[in-house]
Amino acid sequence: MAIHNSDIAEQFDEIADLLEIQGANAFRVRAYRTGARTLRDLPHAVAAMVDNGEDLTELPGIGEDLAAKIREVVVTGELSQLGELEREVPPGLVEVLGIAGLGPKRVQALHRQLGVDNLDDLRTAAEAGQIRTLSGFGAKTEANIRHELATRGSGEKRTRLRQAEEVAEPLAHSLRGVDGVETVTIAGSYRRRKETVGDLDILVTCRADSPVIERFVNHEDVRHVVSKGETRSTVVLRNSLQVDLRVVASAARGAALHYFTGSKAHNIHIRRLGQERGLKINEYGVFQGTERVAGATEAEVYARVGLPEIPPELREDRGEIAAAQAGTLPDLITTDAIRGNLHTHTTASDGHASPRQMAEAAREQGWDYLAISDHSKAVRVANGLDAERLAAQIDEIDALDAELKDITVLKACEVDILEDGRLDLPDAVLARLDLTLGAIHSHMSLAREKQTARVLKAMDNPNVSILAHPTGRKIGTREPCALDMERVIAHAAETGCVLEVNAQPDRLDLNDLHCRMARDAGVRLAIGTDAHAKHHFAFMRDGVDQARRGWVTPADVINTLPLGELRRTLAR
DNA sequence: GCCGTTTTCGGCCCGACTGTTTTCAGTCG
Repeated sequence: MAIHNSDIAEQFDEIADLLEIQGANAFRVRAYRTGARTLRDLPHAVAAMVDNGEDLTELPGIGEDLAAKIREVVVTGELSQLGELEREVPPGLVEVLGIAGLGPKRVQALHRQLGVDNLDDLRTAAEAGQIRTLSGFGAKTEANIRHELATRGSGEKRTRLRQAEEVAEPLAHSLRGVDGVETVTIAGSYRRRKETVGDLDILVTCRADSPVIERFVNHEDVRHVVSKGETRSTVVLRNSLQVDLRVVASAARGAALHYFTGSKAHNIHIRRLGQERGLKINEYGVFQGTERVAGATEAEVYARVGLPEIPPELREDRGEIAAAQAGTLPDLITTDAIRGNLHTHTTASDGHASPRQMAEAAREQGWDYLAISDHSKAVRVANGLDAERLAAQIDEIDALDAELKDITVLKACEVDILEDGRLDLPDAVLARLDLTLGAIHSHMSLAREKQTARVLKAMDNPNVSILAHPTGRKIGTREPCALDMERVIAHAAETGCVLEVNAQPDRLDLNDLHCRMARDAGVRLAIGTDAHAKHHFAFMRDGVDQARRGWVTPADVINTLPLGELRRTLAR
């Protein structure tokens, strides 16, 4: 069985958890977590590197030891160290470690002194009032543990960026109205435009006497105040989203914004660069000795370590710092560069507006062209078009296009890729279209080899201009189908088939890493809203954000092209 | 456990808040 990078990463993370509970050296624990992250970020299978005899220690954060462990997993399918650790440490303690407020030291104390092996034991001990008797614990700690146990959801939950935005923007807006507040910025993974956020990080600059923290913890959406100090506070909102507020003086805004935007890995890397130059970097500024030498803007902070400002979307420590040093940071795509939308639906299938309404709305967006791409007949629930209905729609769109000024309506179809890789409509009718999007909507759970072969075969059909939402994932609800994306991307590079970055907020498919892989392979992308209604055109921004996280430039995206060039590109 | 333009040993980003203890350890981001 093929070993995926994520399989090994999970084992490294579990080792890190168990070592932490054992009280191992914190830097050793960190090394396993760094190794896990390296594997998750890797754009190709580490198993293939092992098979080819490549040197794994070339990978960042992978030394001789972890390289040997990766080889062990790839060759034997198992990691003996993990098995040994699981015999030494009750695995149930990993969940106990997940309780907020409990770290390795306390988990160890609970285990040794009260025999706590899992969450059930913890609950029993808390209810019996035993925890408060331990040294270093008290009544409040015990009450907090009981509260955590009572309110704990099912594991770690992340919120889709769009959903977070619905809460975050009004909250930020209300803070802007507080007396003495100068700026309010939502930082963290939200600012990096990550597809999901674990919590919200809000940075405020204000006068020293501003009551902003008081107003924050008393906001109507706040359910629970976790902590509240002079310069920071953490709350949980009624919708269970955690929000961290940080207050600094405006002279430190840049340094604080950098610190609070992250990612953690990026920050650590930047601070290390500072150290090498004899500088200390924290959220208050860049310091040479006790003198603050920068901090008002992020650009200043970067300049002090010899770098141009790095866009937030790239701050993941995935090579952006080396690129900044080399002067090769990508000129990231923006929504302004988008000239049209190549994936939309109408009432002919499962959309909510007519082609004319969609086209007029697209014109209002300032776009030059819009492709009407309804489903094909295999998607019965969406009232997909058969060849006859599509032929009629082609005539209808020709007439509409002739009539409308300042917008070109393109004839398209989101044609189903059948289980065997053939298309749902005959080539003869597809040949009449300006473009065809091939997509999978059924048989999502085929085995990897079969699924990959199916998609590659569809890409071989020259009528398929774009492979739409390639992996079929829905964030938080449906896993991507088993697809060898390395081969799909390589095939796209060979055939000239374009890959879609589907901009629906719950799809964002390709994801950021796939965007980066495609870009690096010279594959062209299309950012499509998959709009089923006019207001879905707003999703274009979500798709652009995802593409930016994938280092994508305007030149990588076909719907930045003027119409004439677009047509030439689509003719495979 | 990783890593190296002060290196193969001795470092490893840096600070806020809480609770318990009375000067600070533990946890978190």
